[in-house]
Amino acid sequence: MLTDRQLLILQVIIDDFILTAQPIGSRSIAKKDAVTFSSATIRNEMADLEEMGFIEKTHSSSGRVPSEKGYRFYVDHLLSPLRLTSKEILTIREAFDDKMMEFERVVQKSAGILSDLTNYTSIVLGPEVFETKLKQLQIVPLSEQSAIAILVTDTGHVEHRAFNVPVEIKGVDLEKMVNILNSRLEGVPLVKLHEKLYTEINDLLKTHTDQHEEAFQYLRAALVDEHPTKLYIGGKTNILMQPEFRDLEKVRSLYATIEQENEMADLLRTGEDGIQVRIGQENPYDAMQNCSLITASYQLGNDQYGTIALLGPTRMEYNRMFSLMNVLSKHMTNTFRGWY
Amino acid sequence: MLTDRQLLILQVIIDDFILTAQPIGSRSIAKKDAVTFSSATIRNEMADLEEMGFIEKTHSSSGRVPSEKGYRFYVDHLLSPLRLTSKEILTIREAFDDKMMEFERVVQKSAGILSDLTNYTSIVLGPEVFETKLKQLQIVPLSEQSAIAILVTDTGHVEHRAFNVPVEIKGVDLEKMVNILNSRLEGVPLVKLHEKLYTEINDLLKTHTDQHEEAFQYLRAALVDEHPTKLYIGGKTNILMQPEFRDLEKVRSLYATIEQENEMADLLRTGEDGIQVRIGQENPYDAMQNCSLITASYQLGNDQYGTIALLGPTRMEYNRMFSLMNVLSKHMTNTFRGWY
DNA sequence: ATTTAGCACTCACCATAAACGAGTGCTAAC
DNA sequence: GTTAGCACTCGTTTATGGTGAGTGCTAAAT
Repeated sequence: MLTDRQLLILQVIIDDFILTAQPIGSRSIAKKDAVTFSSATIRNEMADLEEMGFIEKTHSSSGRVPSEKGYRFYVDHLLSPLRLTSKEILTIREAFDDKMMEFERVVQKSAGILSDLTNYTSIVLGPEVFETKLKQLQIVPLSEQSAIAILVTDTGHVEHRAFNVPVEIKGVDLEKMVNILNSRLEGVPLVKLHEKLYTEINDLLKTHTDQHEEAFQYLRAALVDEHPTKLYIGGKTNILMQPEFRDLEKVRSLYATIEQENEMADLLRTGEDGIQVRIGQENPYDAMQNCSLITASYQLGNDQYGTIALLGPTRMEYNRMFSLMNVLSKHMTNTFRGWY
Repeated sequence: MLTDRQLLILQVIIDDFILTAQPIGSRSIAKKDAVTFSSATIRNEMADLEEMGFIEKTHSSSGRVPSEKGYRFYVDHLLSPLRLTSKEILTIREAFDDKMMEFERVVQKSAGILSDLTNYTSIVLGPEVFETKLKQLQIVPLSEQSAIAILVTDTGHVEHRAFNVPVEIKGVDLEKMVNILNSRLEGVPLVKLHEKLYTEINDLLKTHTDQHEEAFQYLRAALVDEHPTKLYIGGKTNILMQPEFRDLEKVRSLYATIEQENEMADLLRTGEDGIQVRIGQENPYDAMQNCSLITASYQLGNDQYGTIALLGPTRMEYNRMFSLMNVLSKHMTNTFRGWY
């Protein structure tokens, strides 16, 4: 177990290092007001802390730097909640002031704010789009041979897809079919759409002529495509400003990792409720060795959850990040509350 | 005027420099097969070329580097058309193989291909969205208090906007109103929508009760919002791989410039037909001093034009870029042909 | 039994200097 | 007009020594 003095020293080291990104020496610790003992004592304690694995040296005669274990301990036990500045609070409040009604807009804006306020990179994951249900289907004919299928979900999400209309098919037929589909498919989860379409197709074919089949094929192709889980990334280039990413090779490999949308989505999805931190090696990807990933969940409607995440160097202002993400995810949840 | 020998030397210098990013010395030129004269002769010629402003030294005893004037001359007179590799052609063809019906998709994909094939940053500007005309307006009620307004243009572009429905307004009324609006507004250019709505509103108010006004206000707010000219950027981080952008400060300021969507859109819009190059100082922004911007136009329908652009260091493989953008813009135009 | 002062030692960092070499310009010979 | 030869320039690399922030250890002080 750590003594109070060791806790204090560890805290000072990490707080300082987060601020300066420089190894912390015993003398600079001794200068702090809260520290009443001498640098020699601190050196002894630091040697112990190092032995226990909380801090490291960059070379044999350097100051100390937090290890990942140190950060982990810091996040778990030493984190003093930080009050946001009124400016920060104001920024967030203002952003949510003007009534945004679309999910995309809210998420986009949230990602933007988060990356702006933190100078890190923010990633927001929407809720499982598969869970959402079809609200309405619409076809807008553009010309004789082309039309747009528009799909609206109960969450207000809109997808659209243009498709070719075979010449044999008349607009009226198309309209009729859309009406039938709408009456049968409203409330069907998107993930079941494909299956449902296949079972319904039989009914349709029975009651209508065969030319419907072809139109149906087109429609199906247009609708059942992919519904990718979208990632919203903000402040991608903020990473460049972090001194730990001077090495362009690191930046490049990190970008490559982030851009694998599916992998990143999986990574974010695993989060439970509340705020989660993954530090350095706790992240599954090599490129994220020097990074910490903070995730928080927000609620959309009654039973859908999305994730908002922040990616930065392990040397992060954890307490500020926690407060910010806390406030922001609450704002998001609030905004979404009562939408559906 | 330049002699043949000077032309040859200039060509070799620029070709080589584009490849290596290193200053070119007289000896390395003399080693080329096409060069029959000695390094001393080359030195004399280079002194002349420098005096004429086509090449520069980085310091008094360094090899030569193309000046902007040199690049300009190269692009205007020395560009040997390059045949694309079959791999490149294949990549492009495959991308356009699967039938894409949406403008966004095509543009997105084109930007992606271009940046992948070139390792530069691609920017695609859509045609003036203001020119497009309203095709149809649709309202999809989500709940008692909310609905989504969907706007479809004659180019197949879809925009949507959620809005609150005041409780006093019934769904039927809303529907009626949409019908009226649709009958009056089909074919109206988006840019005129705002104005038109104001003139039409009187008619509506005359023939209907006052509760329509409120709904109308909401609808108007939902529809007439901004229709920003969207920029599609691909391979933004490719810039990092160029040796001339080792300096992070430059990268940052370049990013800042690119992200000013309106300014960039204006920059791209000025292009005439065909392929245009702006080299270094010819670009209006400081951050683009070391950059070249190649723009090509594509056609959308009969009278609308968009721009596809490539941003890289002045030291660009111009001939390959020309070929690529030529092929790509043709593919885009082809894809769009007959859509509208 | 802690704590602390003192000291030798380490090592990154920073200048300064020397050696190197790729390149030039100029001159004189071809 | 062309080219070989050579002195000269200057960025780059390597070597060298000094500086200072930092450590660990020991012995004295509390």
